[in-house]
Amino acid sequence: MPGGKIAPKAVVGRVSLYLRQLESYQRQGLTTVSSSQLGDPLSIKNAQVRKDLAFFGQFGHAGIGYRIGELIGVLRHIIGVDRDWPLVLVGLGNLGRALLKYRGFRTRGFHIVALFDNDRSKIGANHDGLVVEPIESLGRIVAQHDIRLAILAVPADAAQGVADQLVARGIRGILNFAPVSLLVPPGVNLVGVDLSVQLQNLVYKVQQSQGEVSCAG
Amino acid sequence: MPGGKIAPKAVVGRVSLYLRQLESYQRQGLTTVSSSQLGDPLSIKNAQVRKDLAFFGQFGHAGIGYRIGELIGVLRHIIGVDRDWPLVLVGLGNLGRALLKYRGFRTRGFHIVALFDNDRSKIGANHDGLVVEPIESLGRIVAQHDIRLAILAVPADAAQGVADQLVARGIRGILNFAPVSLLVPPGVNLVGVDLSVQLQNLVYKVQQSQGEVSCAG
DNA sequence: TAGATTGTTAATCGATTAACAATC
DNA sequence: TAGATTGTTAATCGATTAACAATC
Repeated sequence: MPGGKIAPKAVVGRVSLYLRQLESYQRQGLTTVSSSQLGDPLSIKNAQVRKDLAFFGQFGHAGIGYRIGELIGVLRHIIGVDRDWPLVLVGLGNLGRALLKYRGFRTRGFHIVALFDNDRSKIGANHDGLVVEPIESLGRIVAQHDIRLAILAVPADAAQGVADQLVARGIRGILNFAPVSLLVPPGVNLVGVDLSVQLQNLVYKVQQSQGEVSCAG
Repeated sequence: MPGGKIAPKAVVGRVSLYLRQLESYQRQGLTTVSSSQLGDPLSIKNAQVRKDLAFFGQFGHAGIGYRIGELIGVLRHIIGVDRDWPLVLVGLGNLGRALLKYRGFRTRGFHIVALFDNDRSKIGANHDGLVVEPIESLGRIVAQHDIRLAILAVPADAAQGVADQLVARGIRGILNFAPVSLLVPPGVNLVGVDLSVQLQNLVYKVQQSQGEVSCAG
């Protein structure tokens, strides 16, 4: 791939979807796909698929398409999921406990290796074989397992404080479920997943596609 | 607002974030914000904020900024969350049960009024005062409560089948947590939340900001 | 070969940004 | 008034698309 050149933001948002779709085709027993077969279920045009993939290198075969096994390997390497990632989970409320049990993470190489909570009453509790640690143990455990990623599932008003501690202890990426925008220093990466925001976006779409039909314009 | 004119896709993705930020400022006791104050925490430029809001109408006051209470009201109306939305939850695995208990939905006017599952052994169980119904009761309950929205938290391989049933029973918007791309007819709206995809996007960012530094280019 | 499909170009389209007159 | 901040313009930037020669 082009030595370190940075992929356009729009491309980055799609490669994981390509990977997911390819894995689905592989489970179905297919061995090759065309750019149309790959893009259609994702509502992405075939030209877009080819351009996105071409950014990273020449993986296709004219007249054939893409070899699924080959492309899965390439994309996994590009994304960085061709290896296991240990991570910590902070916050053991309803959402945190669900994320801990969520099988989708494990099957994709994400392993939660430690749990943390601010709430004194939750510390020491055992969840699926892991004991909830006080936030003070964060530095030791992060160093011990060389952990770079954290899932943040604490209440909104605690999120920034916890994020600061995560950053101070060496965490380089945070998947944030708290409904707030976090401030982190450069070099620390954030992905925010605000479930209410997603649901609101859905409501907006539903409204548009119904009632709000025509009227003027 | 301009009679039914459709907002650019990019704008739609930001209005819920503006609303969330405004509510946060309101809790802090502020009564006005400038476009910079609103955009900065979200890493959105002030010109962008003004342009986004101006799309829907003139809500700002030169020299002052935006009145928070006023703008919250306007945005809630635009998004469609100035009223309550009943919704159904399908799938009572770990994630489904967590979403049911998630307080963030309730506080924003989203009320889960019925639960469904394919799994015979889960039907009849009581969760937080709601009884899990067989999927066959979907039509009756959707009609009864005039429900338009569904949260889909079933395994990947069941998702499309359930989505088809939801659509057939009149659901117009689906928040899909299953890690598959669903196919739905026009007029039905989808928002997909694939937690593993989000985590993979985070890994990609972390890799970029570290190891992959320079090399050529 | 004939048919299919790539990688890439050039054209279009939409989104972002800086700048500033108008306004309070 | 002086200072702050809007709404909007015009310029830039990036993303999408159609089309097609090259390839298997």
